Amino acid sequence: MPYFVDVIVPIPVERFFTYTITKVEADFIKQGMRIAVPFGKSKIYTAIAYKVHQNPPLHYEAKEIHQILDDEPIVNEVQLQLWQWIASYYMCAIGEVYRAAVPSALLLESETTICLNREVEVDEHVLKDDDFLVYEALQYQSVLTIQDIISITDKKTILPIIKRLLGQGIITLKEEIQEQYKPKLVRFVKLHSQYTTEEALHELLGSLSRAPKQREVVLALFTLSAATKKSVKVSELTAKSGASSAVVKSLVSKNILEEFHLQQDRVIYKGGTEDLKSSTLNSYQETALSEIKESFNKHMVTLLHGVTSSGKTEVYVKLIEEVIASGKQVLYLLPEIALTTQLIYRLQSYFGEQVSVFHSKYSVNERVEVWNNVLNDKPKAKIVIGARSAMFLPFNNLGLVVVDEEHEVTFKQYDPAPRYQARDAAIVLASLHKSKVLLGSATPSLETYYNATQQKFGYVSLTRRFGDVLMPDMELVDIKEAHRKRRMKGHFSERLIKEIEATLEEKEQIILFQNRRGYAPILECNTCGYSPQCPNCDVSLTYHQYKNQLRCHYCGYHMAMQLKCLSCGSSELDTKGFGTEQIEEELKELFPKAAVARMDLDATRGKHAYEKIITAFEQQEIDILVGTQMVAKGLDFRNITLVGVMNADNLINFPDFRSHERSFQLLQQVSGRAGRTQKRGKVLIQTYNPYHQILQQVTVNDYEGMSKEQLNERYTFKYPPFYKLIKITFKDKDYNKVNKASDWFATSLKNSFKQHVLGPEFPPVSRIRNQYLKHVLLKIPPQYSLQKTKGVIGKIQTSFEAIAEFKSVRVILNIDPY
DNA sequence: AGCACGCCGACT
DNA sequence: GTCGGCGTGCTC
Repeated sequence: MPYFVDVIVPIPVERFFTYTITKVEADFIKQGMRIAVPFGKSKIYTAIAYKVHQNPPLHYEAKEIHQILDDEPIVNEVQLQLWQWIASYYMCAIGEVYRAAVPSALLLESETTICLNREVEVDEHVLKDDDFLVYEALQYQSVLTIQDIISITDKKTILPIIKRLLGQGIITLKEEIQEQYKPKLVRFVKLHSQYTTEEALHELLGSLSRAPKQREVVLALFTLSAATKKSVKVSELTAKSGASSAVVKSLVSKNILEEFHLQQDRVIYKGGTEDLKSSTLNSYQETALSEIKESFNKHMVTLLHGVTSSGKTEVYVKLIEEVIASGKQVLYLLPEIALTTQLIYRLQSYFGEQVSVFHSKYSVNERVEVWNNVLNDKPKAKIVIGARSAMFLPFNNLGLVVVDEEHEVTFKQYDPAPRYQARDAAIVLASLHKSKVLLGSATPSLETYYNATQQKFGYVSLTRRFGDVLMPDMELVDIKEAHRKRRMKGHFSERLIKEIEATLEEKEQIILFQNRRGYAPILECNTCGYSPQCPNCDVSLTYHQYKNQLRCHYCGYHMAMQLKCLSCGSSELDTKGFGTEQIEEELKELFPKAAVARMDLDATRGKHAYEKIITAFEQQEIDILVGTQMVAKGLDFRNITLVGVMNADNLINFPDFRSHERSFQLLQQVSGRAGRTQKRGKVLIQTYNPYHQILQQVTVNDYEGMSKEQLNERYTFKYPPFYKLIKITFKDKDYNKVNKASDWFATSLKNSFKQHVLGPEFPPVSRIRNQYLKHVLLKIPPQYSLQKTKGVIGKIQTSFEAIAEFKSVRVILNIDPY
């Protein structure tokens, strides 16, 4: 009886693929091992073994596998269960989950290489020009890649060339896969064993009397190894002796030194030396900690609701300490942006080597190392801090998941699939491991808060700021009034200017928040009213002063700043609205002596730009920092006493059912930057509408009032957490097709779900990169079965895809959209 | 997703 | 005429 293996392939196809294997392979392969398999005409993919069996497929001939890549599984059973849950809940293919979950370095792909066939005599004159170029290149370089040939011939379609050469037998093709992950090797040397005795060594030094450099090296090695009793790194040796590596090399070739390589970890703890372990909790934190533990007896998930700088981190630390003491692993999830060195440094000071960090800034090789460390439950990966994708690591012994800043929208992956909410998926992960989850936030998401009030989650609160620091004093500044009375300088009210002056006087620092980058979002002609639009997207171009450009924030299109109107030629151009750049400019005029810096997506483009700004701010080289959302998170500096919000209205008036909740969270978060020491901080919020309910609630820290009111609205208007949402996006470059397709789909949905189907509707930006977009929103009442609902959607999608006219329309399903 | 195959406009 | 564009279908 033949053997087969079902595998998961990293492509968005909704099924397993079956290959034939030998008996020996069948005995060897375990679920979760990587297997290289041929796929399609010429590709080799890295698949994950799912099941070995003996049932031949009915409708096709299974291919043979290419190669088994692992000795042991690299993905465990719990992970595969989690993948399946994600695929079914978020309605995507398991292959897409696989692609998102496994570091790319473990996911090797094949590359076609071209070699010269030496056995064939070639008459160079009969070759076509391009063919000859390739043939000639092969004389010098034994192996060429497809990419090489494209650059050699400067053609895009090289297939005919390869076919011709192949037909004449001049070349051969090879599909090669290679492991991308390479362990880092460090070169060590030690004295050859024949010189271990005192006399032999003496003799050696004598014989080297005419080679002073070499003698130097041997002596240096001697002192280095005497101190550590270990072999010595070549790099250390050359540094110590001042000799070049050539000298070392000659000693090796003379058999005086022995050379060898050792594998070294890239992920090395290089934290501080200060001992923060002794830090103790204050009584409020102590109480919170014991309440959390108590709550864990009843609830798998507990919410820690602690005001900004109440010391939630210390509570996490104590809890984590206890979990790792019991030998279990801990996952600490954070939104990407908050993953600053500050927090990592703090945790490393507490836990030293037991902490691993996992996020996108790390190289592919580093990520593989963390993966392997977690897989093998190594002591150095007991605690993993990471952004949402860290939840895919191969934990086998997970005891606790901490989701910090639980309310952050970035926990939801938007594009590409799987469009998962990491907080929710982490709860599923924890339940598979039978471990606990602690959600932490100063402003919990309404979903989480609601779950806590419904006793689904446990609830613990921390209402005191650490060291009893007072909450900042918040003040709303009516700029409508100020504009009317002409008491504005640019975008600054007199109140704000006065406070900035006072703060600068005290040599304290200021953060100004404006949630829009660039100089101005719209450029408009005063004569004809024309404003430059992006040719690919349905938006105005934003003016960026520092580059003197007009840029599209959706597709990256840019053009030089125009001095004359493109429509009527008038030179009377005006800007509308304002961004961080303009604030920065106005600040420099208003406070010429202050050091002003800007932190937004544009200012943090470079690799270390973000950290540079942070460090400069920390060192107090910057007096005033202007920024977007970025300044709301993670900046915990003691010297900030003033926070200004330039305009709260564009936040609140965002057309989205979450905008009020989000405004509250963001404003609270920014405010939390002010006054982290004994001195009470000040927050000024400029607005046209100071009587807005949300702003009123923000100023008095009325989370409860806000949540009550917002939950009421959500209930009335049938939104989460009461109703579940599924957003279906239609995308096509043909405007009419998008309309037709979305209408068809919405009509089919309405057959089953009636008034619960909203749309189709164009989003505020209805065209991006020349693709038209249209949304359909499905609101699922609490009493409906999610499973069945998704089943219906799946069926509708299948019939939709069978309609020829809609073949080109992309359908994107987004479960629990943000 | 990738990639081959097939059909159609614009140019060495 | 070929080159290169994109639409369509398939992958064990």
